[in-house]
Amino acid sequence: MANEKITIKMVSEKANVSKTTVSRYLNGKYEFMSAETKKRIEEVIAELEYRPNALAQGLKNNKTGLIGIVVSNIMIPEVAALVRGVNDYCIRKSFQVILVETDQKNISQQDQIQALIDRQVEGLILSSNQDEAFVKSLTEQKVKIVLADCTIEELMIDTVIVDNEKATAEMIQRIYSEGFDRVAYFTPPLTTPSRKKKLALFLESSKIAVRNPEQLAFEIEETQVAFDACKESLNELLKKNQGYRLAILAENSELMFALIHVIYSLGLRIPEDVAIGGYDDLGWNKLYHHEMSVIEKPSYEIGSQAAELLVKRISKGKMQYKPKVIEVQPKIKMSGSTQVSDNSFDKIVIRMNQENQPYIKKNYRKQDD
Amino acid sequence: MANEKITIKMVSEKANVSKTTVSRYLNGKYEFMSAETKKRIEEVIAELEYRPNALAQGLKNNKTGLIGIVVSNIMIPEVAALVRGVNDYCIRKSFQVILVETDQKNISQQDQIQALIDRQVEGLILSSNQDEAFVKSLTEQKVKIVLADCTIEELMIDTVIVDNEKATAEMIQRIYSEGFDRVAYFTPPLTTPSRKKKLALFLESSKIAVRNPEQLAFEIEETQVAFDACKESLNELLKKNQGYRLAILAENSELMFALIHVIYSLGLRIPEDVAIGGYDDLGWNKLYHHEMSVIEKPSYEIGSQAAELLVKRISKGKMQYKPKVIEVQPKIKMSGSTQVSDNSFDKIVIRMNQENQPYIKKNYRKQDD
DNA sequence: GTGAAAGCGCTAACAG
DNA sequence: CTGTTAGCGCTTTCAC
Repeated sequence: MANEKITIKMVSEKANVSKTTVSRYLNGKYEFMSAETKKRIEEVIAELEYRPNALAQGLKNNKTGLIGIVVSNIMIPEVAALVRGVNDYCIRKSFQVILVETDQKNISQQDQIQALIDRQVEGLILSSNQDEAFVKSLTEQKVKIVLADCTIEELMIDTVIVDNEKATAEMIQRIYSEGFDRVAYFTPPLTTPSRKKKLALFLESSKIAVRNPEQLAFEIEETQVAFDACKESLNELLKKNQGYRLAILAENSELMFALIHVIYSLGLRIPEDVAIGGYDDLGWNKLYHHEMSVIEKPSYEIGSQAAELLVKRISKGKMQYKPKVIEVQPKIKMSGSTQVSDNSFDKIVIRMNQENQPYIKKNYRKQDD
Repeated sequence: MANEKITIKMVSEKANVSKTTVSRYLNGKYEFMSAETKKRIEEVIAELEYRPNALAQGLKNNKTGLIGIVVSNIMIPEVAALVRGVNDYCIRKSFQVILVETDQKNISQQDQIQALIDRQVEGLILSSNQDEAFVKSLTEQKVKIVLADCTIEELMIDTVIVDNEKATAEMIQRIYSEGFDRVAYFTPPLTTPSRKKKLALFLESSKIAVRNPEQLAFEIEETQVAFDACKESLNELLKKNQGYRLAILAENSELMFALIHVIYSLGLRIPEDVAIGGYDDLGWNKLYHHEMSVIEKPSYEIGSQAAELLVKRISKGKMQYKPKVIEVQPKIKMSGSTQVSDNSFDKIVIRMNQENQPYIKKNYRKQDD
């Protein structure tokens, strides 16, 4: 891009040494030259404002210092946090990051990933769902890959994943111990292993408190207006569970927020009438009137851990080792959305009115399962 | 990264042609070969799964298909939107994007940008405040640069910028015409040209409605707990403007949200007691109980326009033209946070109680300036 | 239609 | 300590 490109050759000529010596200088091999030569090269480089061409270096060394990060959409806050985690780590290790978003229209994500490989990136962090066969073909080409917050069944590969098990159990247990007697679970369609896993965790954790937790699980249709589907399911929940203190756990934050809207739109209060918690905090949380209780996915950490895994694998070169799986722990944040001060708690309970709409009855009497 | 790298040489040998011919094939110059040769090469490439090395191509062609995007922090929603705008456009033009964040610790952003240039990126989109001299030195090196949502005084350079003038005027005018008689302006310290500009726009637009709009402008200290500073200023505002219907315009969305919290924490309602609007929507907006009125920065568009500008300049090569400045228009969204239904409006007005805390008086009587 | 040869800017044997 | 030479993988004259 510079007007007249300064090359190593020009430096060598001006400094009256060979390209080799300049190259040695560039690579810090000062043992191989006199102090005087070193100084001269130094001066010429400064004078000419010479900068080595990373492309040529890369071609020669088979090292580009480039990694690719493949995400669905950078505008999703968790994705942004993950990317930042990756970038922060990479910068410290002198890598730079090429960003690929997979939910673009008109462009095949596989083409984009292939383009990364053609560029000789030294590794890939995948954080959006990928075709298993495709990823497999990549690993067979010895492309170094780390999966960040996604999994590919039957593929042994470096992975950073969230362990929701303990957190889910604890969240549910704490909600119950707050005095709620039903924790319902709302999930989008169970199309991914991760969602199925989360549901399983919910069911398992709920067993200690409720006899048939399956009845408390709602699969919400994946519609544009999640609002409507949520409203329907919520109504059903309320209907079936009149007289109980209800709490909701949402599989993800979007669903949680849809539910929050539904709850408000029904004229119900959080948490007095319905408590709500969920997974992941999109950063909005602190902006609500009271915070929402969430199991917070440590996206930044997932990113930085994934980057670390990748950089390690890259630097190992031929000396490869078995795939590593890192499980990071989410943080549990219990906040106002699931905590009811004692005096207000004793007065509330939801019932349905004639039109099958929820209304609030002031006298609460605890019932058994 | 592949186990055994397939090169153009291997392809040429297997196909019994020269590297030249294969290269011609790769570059679509089919006129220069027989149909038969073409087919043979095609087959060998498929069989070998050959992929050209983009590094080598770039070295030869002086084209990397890479651009750098320099932002402060990808976790800021507007920044993410901008990056997405850039990426979306670039992908369509077969560019890929290297992401640089400038608010990293321990790493000089200039080093990072220099690293991009060393990589022979074909251009740079800068969207975080930069040192003027540094950018100037880059342009002198003929680095192609587009500024996105930031400006550098006295530097003629391609730029995409938001024009807040009309939008600010309209927003303020509409708030007044809703029936509020004071629109106050809250801004962080006036350390940047952009903030000063915005304040100027506020003052100008307010003159038509209020005699001394300066009295309605509050510069909030830049502290970690913006909350406290906001609370203080808000109290002052309320004190000085007892008996008026107040609205607030916040210079940015963080400030707006801090103010929202302050308002709620004082037990006041939005918009009945204090209306509030601001600049930019971080995507949280729709999650509030009622939406906030905002002048929404079209970050995605800024990004895509900047990318377009850059790609155009790149493709022009030597045939350069004068710097272009594109002004994009923000969208005005008027929502519940500044709109009071008539019947509730007539009953409200804030006054201070003995302790100098605001309280709500039910009888409102309009006062003149 | 096709290929030999030179070279993009750099690094690394190898030889002094 | 230093330089000569070859070559990374590709493209492009130029010649046949």
